[in-house]
Amino acid sequence: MSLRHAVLGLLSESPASGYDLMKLFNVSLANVWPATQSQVYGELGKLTSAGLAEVSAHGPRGRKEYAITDEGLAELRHWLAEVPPSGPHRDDSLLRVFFLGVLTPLEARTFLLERAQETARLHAQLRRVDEETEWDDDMLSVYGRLALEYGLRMTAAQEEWARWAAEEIDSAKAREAGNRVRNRHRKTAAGTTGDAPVSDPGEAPAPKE
Amino acid sequence: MSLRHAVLGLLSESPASGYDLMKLFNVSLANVWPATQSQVYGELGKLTSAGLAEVSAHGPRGRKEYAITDEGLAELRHWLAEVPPSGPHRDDSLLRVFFLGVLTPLEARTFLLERAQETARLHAQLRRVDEETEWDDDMLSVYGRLALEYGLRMTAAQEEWARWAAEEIDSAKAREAGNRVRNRHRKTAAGTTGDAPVSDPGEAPAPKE
DNA sequence: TCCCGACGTGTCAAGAGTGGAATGTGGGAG
DNA sequence: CTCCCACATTCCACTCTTGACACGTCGGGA
Repeated sequence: MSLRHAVLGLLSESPASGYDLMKLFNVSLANVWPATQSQVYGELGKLTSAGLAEVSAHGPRGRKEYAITDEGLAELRHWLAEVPPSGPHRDDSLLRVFFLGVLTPLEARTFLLERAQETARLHAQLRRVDEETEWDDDMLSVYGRLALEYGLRMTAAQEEWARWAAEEIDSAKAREAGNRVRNRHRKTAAGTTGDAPVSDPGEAPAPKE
Repeated sequence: MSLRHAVLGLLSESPASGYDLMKLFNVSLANVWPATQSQVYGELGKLTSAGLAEVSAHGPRGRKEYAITDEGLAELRHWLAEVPPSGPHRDDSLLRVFFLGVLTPLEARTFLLERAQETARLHAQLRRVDEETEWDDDMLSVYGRLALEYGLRMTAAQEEWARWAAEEIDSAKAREAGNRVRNRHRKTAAGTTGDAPVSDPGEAPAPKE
């Protein structure tokens, strides 16, 4: 339900056409809230119907420039200040981590190290943006820099985690090898370790909204 | 497209009914890949049609227990090892950061500190899970612990960032106040500093995949 | 005995999001 | 002057996700 607010937010900075908005999405929100043409134009229509935006000017090729209305600005403010952000969402990469057990430890390790490299690449890219931008004291600079710093910290933490996790697999493998040896030695006792129905959930107990 | 793989992953550990899977989703994948009944049952149907899973047993109340097939396991492995994870996704909270400029600095600061508290809460919760769980050396424990540690690190970094950002707003506000004073003092010179059309996009230039 | 709560399956409508394609106009490079 | 590209909008068909609703059955406690 937040595409609406992304559009309102961009309109709050300056009026724009659907085409303009697409460009803005691609350069500024691409990593945070990607959107497609169909979505943006559709949303502009809905926004206009709802009275949150209006056509403020007509241009050359059927261009319609949209501007945010007072009502729209109020909605944006309300969303920002009073609507609680939704919790953590789907994470493709993390989902894989849960099932890494179906791969060999070596493959799992490779996967994690690839993740680390990928995140490092992203981190470096953000660093470049940070360095190449002149940061003013105006609103956009202050908050844009905040968002960038967020990306910087998250990618750094992710890379560290991935490297740590790769090592962790190595040591688990080592430990298990040790166990195997130990088990072989007491093989006479109760068969295999028993198929205790592996039921450990392993991850956070659904915060239940 | 990954719900399919989440289901396959769970089935790879042990056969289960749709009902069982729902429980598994709620306790183990809730924070990583939430799913609803309709989705799970629907996916089981598709999986069966596609030959990636099959009904392995019938139980009391029309219960159908599904098991992963060799083909399904191959698909799961392929996904894990060879399909590149998709990049960063939509982030509600971060989107707001971009538009924090429409609020007063005070409101923005409050928003960030609330975020910090919320993340801290989540972090503490994960810590509890970590402490209350006995970690073995089996697959599930090793990889579950990896995922948990990921959550731990991300929430910690997020909280730190939010607190840092709140302070940052304070100092920007202070700097701006300073500028205002300075401007007032050289008001005799070339009028106001001029309304240079604030156009800095502010954030990362779409990595383009 | 009866009835409730857990088990268990299924369908539907509506809203997001994806990806592509059709259509047309205006201005500037050559 | 012409042609091409950037500008600009709109529609479509599809999948994914959400949230409800509808249905039926087994087991055990009052």
